[in-house]
Amino acid sequence: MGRPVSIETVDLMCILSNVFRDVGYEAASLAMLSEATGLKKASLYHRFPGGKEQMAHEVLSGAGALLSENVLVPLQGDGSPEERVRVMTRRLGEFYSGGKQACLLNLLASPLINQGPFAKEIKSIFRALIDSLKGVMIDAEIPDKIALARAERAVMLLQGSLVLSRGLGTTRPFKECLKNMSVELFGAVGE
Amino acid sequence: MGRPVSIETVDLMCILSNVFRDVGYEAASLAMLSEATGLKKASLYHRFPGGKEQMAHEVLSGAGALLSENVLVPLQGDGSPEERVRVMTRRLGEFYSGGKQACLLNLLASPLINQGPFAKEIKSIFRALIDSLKGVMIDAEIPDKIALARAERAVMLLQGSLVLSRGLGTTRPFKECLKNMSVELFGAVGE
DNA sequence: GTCTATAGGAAGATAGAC
DNA sequence: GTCTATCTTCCTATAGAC
Repeated sequence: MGRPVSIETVDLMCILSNVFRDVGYEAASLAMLSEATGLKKASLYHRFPGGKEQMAHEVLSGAGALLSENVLVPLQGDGSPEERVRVMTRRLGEFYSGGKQACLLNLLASPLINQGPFAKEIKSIFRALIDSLKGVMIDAEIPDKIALARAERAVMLLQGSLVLSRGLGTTRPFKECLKNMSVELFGAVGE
Repeated sequence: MGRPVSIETVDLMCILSNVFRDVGYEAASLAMLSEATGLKKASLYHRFPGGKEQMAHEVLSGAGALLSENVLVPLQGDGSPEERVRVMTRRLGEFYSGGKQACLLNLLASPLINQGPFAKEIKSIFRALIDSLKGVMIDAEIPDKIALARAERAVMLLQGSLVLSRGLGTTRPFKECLKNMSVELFGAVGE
């Protein structure tokens, strides 16, 4: 065994992320973040001099990287477009804990359009997701314009299913959304 | 002219609603609500002894009533199903200020499923909306099961389009969602 | 790099005058 | 019914010891 180490950065970011996803940005107090991570407030400020906003920024970019790794890369990977989408939906299910967790992109977005400290980063993540979905449809020889429209629709359905799941108090809408994803994208049952 | 009157309850609720929709529930402080309404904090507590939570409850039930009046009733009204949906989409556009304002149902919902003080009311509003959409499709002789699935999908698209509009910084997704609503519901272009 | 302690202010909420 | 003034609690953020 090596020297006793303080909390790993990866774990730390994961815990912070979960707090933000469980209560939202505004309701996530430093006291809460401190208790969840086991680090006192002053220690959090040592790692994140910018306070809560910096934490959320780093959590968000971490989530973007995770999405890229687990969702976007598989979409561009090997296998048929249908297979790639199947991988994606599985990963999305994990990403959102089967629909039990809300989406950071929704939680960190300002209610008012084009506002808030995270607007720029959120936009670029949405753009990347739409672009990857469009790409997999292009590979399936779906015309450019239709591919874009369906990609945007898929993202809307994904986000909407998470909202509706929370609204109805059941993860069913999210799960069905994932199940139908292939049809939504390719216009026919995948396999 | 009658006696000088204090702020009308209708206007008051409208202002409170706008604050909640502009910044979200947690970020809406009593100081903010006080300044927006022109009523001092103590006066707000006189009208809403339960404080911010009661305000949000009343705003939410007001929004539910408004939705019922402006969206659900037209859906059950006269005219062909297609016409009724056209009325609905127009009203939805106004309701969400063309996509510039977020949805209270999303903002007041707890990030965690089945939690928070507004979960019950939010659920019943979503249920009513889905039910009305289903009804108009039944009138269009769409089978029960398909009607339900499409109704839920329409609500997902609506909510998702609002999320995506905020995410991309443009109301275009919301506007296109409304434009496509008829096709989503009836499976063909309405007129 | 983590801690205790605390500053300084904003939060929700109430008392009591008018 | 609205106000001023105030209370208490919680918040973000920092100072400084170890």
